[in-house]
Amino acid sequence: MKNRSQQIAETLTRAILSHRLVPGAKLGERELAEIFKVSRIVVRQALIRIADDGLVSIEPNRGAFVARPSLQEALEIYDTLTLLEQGVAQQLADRLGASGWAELRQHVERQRQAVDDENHGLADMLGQEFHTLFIRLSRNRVVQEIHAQLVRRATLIRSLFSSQFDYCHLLDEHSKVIDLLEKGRVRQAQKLIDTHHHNVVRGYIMEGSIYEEYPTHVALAPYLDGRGDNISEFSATDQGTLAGVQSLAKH
Amino acid sequence: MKNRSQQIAETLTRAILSHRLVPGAKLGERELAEIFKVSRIVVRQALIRIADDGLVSIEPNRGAFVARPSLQEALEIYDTLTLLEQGVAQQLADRLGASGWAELRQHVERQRQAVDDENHGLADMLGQEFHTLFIRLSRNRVVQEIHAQLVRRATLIRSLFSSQFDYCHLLDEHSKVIDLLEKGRVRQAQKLIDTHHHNVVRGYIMEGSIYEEYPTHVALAPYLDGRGDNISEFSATDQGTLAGVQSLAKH
DNA sequence: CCTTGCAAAATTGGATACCAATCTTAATTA
DNA sequence: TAATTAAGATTGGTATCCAATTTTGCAAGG
Repeated sequence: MKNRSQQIAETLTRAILSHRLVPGAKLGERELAEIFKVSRIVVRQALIRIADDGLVSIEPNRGAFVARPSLQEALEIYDTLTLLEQGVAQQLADRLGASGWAELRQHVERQRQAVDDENHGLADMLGQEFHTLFIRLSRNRVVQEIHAQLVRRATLIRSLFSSQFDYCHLLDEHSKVIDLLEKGRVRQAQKLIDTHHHNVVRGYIMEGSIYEEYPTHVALAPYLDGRGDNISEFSATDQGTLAGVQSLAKH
Repeated sequence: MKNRSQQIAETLTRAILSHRLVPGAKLGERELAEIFKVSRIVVRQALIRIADDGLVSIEPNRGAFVARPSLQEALEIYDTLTLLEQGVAQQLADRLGASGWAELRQHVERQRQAVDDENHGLADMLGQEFHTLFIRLSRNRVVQEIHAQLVRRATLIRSLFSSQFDYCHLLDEHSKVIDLLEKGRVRQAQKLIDTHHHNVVRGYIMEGSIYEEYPTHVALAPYLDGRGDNISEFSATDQGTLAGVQSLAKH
């Protein structure tokens, strides 16, 4: 078991990434300290950690808030993801072995299965995970960490926008990228990665946020007792759970 | 004026990047608290910040140490720098205006001047800065921040290895990259960026560290009074300054 | 009714003192 | 000499307190 402040940082990160804490929400030290039953200092340390990660912005003498990335920043983040994945694409085309390609195809197949089953939540998760797997195959931990951080920030951005887009289309693009790369057609694959991310962004920009804003203690309640590891990060509107804790969390 | 812990984090970062605090050096909370005349908590917050940056590693219940990247990690960092710069190279070739190319050439010219004047310190600094300028022209702050962090980690790595290499050769490579990109020969430019970084790494790997290890309070002494902004980050063996403060810093 | 000004309350940033758990060191013993 | 144990230091964390800043609530005035 790690530092208390690391645990809290991870919990807050999960809460933010599952859209339970929406951008702009105030993260008061005293409030969080009471919620986690910990001293303010530990909370501050946790906030510093996630602020460095870009999920929280700390404004001097005003406190910490869930970050609300500008459209400019959102575009830059997706541009950077594109850049990283294009670079890794080149590397994979140069030196990925047969088992690697197999792993990628297997992953796409799993997602296709989820789409067929109309399991939107799982399909969405696997769709994100594809990119992570793709990067992992570069066998470069530094790139992995940077990419993971960008994915977190991108997930935060999704709190701000609607997320209705054509899974099948994106799925086909994943599949196409693998085909192109394995055949050594790096240039085309990179171009496709670019348009792929543009498609994702276009899917977001359409409309405003769809996530309702909970009070902080309500948003965090499901994570509190027993570590809360089993909470789905991909279905935030779990009204049953929320109603259950609302009375407890009142004060 | 910012947070005290941010100031301290920046000071420590400068001390590490200027090789005054060498990899492996213990950064005790109590010791630093006394040196900066601040409470341990502020020091801990500062350490958390630079740990997230990769310059310091915090080992639970053992304390913080200046990070000592493995050879593997060092190679990964340079690979990642290569990847980023190759990606930005493509972008610049696509959309950089005339003034941008001029800025790059002007920078190279300044470094060439420094080399001619045998001003090794300045030439070294400008050599590093070229890459930063290159990235900045992408106009993507996210990429800029990631790149800046990688440059910091690369600078830390230089604490571990000798840094004798052929400035003129690297300088010519910078110049060549500009030429290739402006002519749209992106592929060749990217290849050159790759070999360029390999050349840098090869320069390092040759021999072991050349930086001597100071006691922490001696290493930090020059930064303490009056913000210490005017300290050269590129000539660590400033024995005069060191001798001057050694008596003061004794207790 | 809306805005402005100001005092009160709340919040952050930090200091200090204290404690438990863990790690390091040193001494002691086999 | 090697292993064990005891003492000392260091980290991680709590509680309490304080100054500075920010936010809020309210009253006065247009």
